[in-house]
Amino acid sequence: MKLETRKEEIIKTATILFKEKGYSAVTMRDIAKAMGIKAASLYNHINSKQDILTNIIISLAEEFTNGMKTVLLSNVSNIEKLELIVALHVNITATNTHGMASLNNDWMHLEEQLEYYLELRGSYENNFRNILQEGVQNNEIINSNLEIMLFSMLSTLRSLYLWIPKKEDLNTEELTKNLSHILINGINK
Amino acid sequence: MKLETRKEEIIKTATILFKEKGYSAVTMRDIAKAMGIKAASLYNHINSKQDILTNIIISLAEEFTNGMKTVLLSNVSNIEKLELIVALHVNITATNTHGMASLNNDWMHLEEQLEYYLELRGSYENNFRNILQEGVQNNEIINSNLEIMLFSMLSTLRSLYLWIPKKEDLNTEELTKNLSHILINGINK
DNA sequence: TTTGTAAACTAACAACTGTTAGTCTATGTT
DNA sequence: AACATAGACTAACAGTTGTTAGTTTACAAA
Repeated sequence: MKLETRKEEIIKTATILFKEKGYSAVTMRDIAKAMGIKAASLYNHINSKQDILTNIIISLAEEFTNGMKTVLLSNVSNIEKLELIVALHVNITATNTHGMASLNNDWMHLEEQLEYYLELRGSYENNFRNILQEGVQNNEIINSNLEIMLFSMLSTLRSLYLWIPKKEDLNTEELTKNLSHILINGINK
Repeated sequence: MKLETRKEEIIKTATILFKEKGYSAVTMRDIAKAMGIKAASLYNHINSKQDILTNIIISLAEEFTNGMKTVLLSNVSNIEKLELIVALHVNITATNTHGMASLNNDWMHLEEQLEYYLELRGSYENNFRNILQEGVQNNEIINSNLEIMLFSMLSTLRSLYLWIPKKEDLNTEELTKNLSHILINGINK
């Protein structure tokens, strides 16, 4: 197994820049400059700018897909499954804060892999929805508008990347616990 | 008072395109083509591409600032103030769904007005935080991590633009009611 | 009919874009 | 000592970018 350290360095650098300005506003010369080399040199390691974006987004999307698979296989209540999903988002976001920005904001600039991405995202949302629905049927969850509950939780979880880096002394377990409690039980006393 | 219908048309067209691809990926030729004219003609009505973005973002940011002012002046409980804030977001987003995308994702491409925007956003968040804090002190709101509560609510409200257009038969009052309930009381039965 | 003006047009600019081709250099292996 | 390779470099490309200058057109006011 070959170590692709230089390629990974490029992707890591690009990921940070993509978060700051978005994919379209970052040029290959920006990425090169941040690494102290010339733009043309990047092409010894990567095939195209597109490739960098695809690499960032698809690997994250697959992480979520795999995580969801594990959640679905777990033999726990639906409320507990939601807690596992919160943990999944916190953990992935904590280890790839910058990449989450591209996943959220730059997915539309994927080309060949756009369809695949939309497929992954669609089935992730379906699985999430099904957990909520089962929870409603089992009297674990209130019988409110399913789409609003789904949207509300998912929005918060998808925005974690905007907020996590601000807390340097991050305790992911505690964040998961607190966030789960707020999402599930609200803030009302 | 002069009617600037053509300028408004340009801004409206740009707003839709900015939502689809982001500010940086949209060219003046894209905007012109969508209107059936040439790019150079746009400059009879607007000063620059930057100007379009500034117009979209600052007017929305000021709408939120003004709305928050009204909320703060209202003589109601802190929980009820939160409900007013939910209504504020639902109403602004429902009438300017596309612009909310730029507000959320393209603010970093503001130039002269960036500082002003950050100021507005900062004080909006502070006001929001203070309402939560007073709610905790008055025993209206659970004594959980303030930043997590703030982040959770704000993330959901800021993401409304992604979700609102999907419901064509939108009843803003009902959405406000349901969403408030979920954000405040959670989904637990 | 003449004139003024709003708003479109064509043509062009300088800078910037992603990318390719071909070359040089350092390092480590035979 | 000879060679192979990784990874940098320079130079250049064709296309795209925001924007400007100057011109034409349509229409309403005088």
